[in-house]
Amino acid sequence: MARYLIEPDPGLVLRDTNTPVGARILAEGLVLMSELGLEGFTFRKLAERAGCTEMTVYHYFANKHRLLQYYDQMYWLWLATHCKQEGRHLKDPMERLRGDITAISGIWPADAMAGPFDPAALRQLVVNEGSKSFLHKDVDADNKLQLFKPYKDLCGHIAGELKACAPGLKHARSFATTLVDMAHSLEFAMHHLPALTELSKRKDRKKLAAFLTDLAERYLSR
Amino acid sequence: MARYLIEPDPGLVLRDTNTPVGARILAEGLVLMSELGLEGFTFRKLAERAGCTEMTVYHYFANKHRLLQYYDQMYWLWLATHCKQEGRHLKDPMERLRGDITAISGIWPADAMAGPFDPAALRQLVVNEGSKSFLHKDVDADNKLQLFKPYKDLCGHIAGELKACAPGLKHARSFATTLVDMAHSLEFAMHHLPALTELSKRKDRKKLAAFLTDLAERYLSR
DNA sequence: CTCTCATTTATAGTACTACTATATTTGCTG
DNA sequence: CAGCAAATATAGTAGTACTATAAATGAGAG
Repeated sequence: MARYLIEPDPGLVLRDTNTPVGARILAEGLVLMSELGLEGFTFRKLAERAGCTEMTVYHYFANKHRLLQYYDQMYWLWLATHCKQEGRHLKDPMERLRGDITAISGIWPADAMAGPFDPAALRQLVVNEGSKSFLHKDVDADNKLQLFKPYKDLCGHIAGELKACAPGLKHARSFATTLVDMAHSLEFAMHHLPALTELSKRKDRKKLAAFLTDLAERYLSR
Repeated sequence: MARYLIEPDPGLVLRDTNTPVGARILAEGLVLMSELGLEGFTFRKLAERAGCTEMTVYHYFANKHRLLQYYDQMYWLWLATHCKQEGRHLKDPMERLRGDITAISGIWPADAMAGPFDPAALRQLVVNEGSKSFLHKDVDADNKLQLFKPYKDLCGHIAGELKACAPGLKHARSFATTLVDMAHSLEFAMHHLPALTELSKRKDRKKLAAFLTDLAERYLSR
């Protein structure tokens, strides 16, 4: 299992997190934000959990939204890197696409690690809170700061594979976004709004990947 | 143009809004929440705008999330009613489906009204803030209160039309959710994250409807 | 081995949010 | 015009999301 070097945009962070306290803040922050949700999560609570003061946390991150965006970037960067890596030794673009869909559905080698984080923990946070990274009044400013680049890059990569499968395709990006979006949206539905999907919590991500793969095959088939 | 009777779940509201103040709160709340986003929106600001006291607002709604959920229900109830109504005189299920897709893309008769609200204003709010109705730690409790029923009903209705087009279809609900979800998600992307889609702000919703219709036709074509 | 400088802490404070509580006034209804 | 719900006025609480500043700590350089 290859470990990739993943570094979110340094603009997200106020100071290098590669310190004992910095690492604890990142590790405990992920757990706590997942536990409490972005609204219930505060730097005060994180400081308590990480064994430092609130001020120290503020020295690393300007606010909790930036911390969420950090995890978000970490997740999408890792996922895109993983997709590209896995696709490297596959000649058939359709096979690469299938591999990508498996990955965006949350199916990875058991020992996968996104830098210091368990990607499954990152994914859970991103499924539940990730869209709050951009669903706010400063989207456009944040977008100018390139904060959503990793997400766009993944969608762009998948759009590229789609084009490789069907060179004349008109809406590769819109459809790539559809696949990535629904991988998360349907996972949320499976757990909280089961009436929205035939997929069940039990049967897991394989069924999700199967639905998305089928969708892609039908979309490409003419 | 038929006007439908639309009543969100009375459990969302603490007292009948059919009063001069209640109506002002609802009307100004929609504008203000759209302007400020859910995070920047407060009952204090709404009271000022509606010419009443903060306490009066609290007499009508327990908190701002409930008010958002009220608009959300209003939107989905109206949209589902509209879809069903328009489909009534169409015999071909494929034509009904195309009509539904046009509607979820935000294309309606110019004089459409959702009760006292302009559905275009509701849609803008729901595109930008709607998912905060369920993206929080109380989803499961809110779901038990049936707060998401109107949304599920619309997806269920579209799933029904899909089944009418292709009786053997296995994932009608997942695909219906995909259509409804992406109608909003791509509209947000068009305005704020244009790299995610070929659709442009300018060329509008017709292109969005065309993409979704094409997606549905391909999905159903085998 | 101690000086230095960045990191971390301690302490304090501000403006605002999201309410709750209660007493009083207003205005329609029978 | 009595009664009652709706609306207001006023006050207060606990917490959030920071900012500010000075003091303590500790690792690395000379």
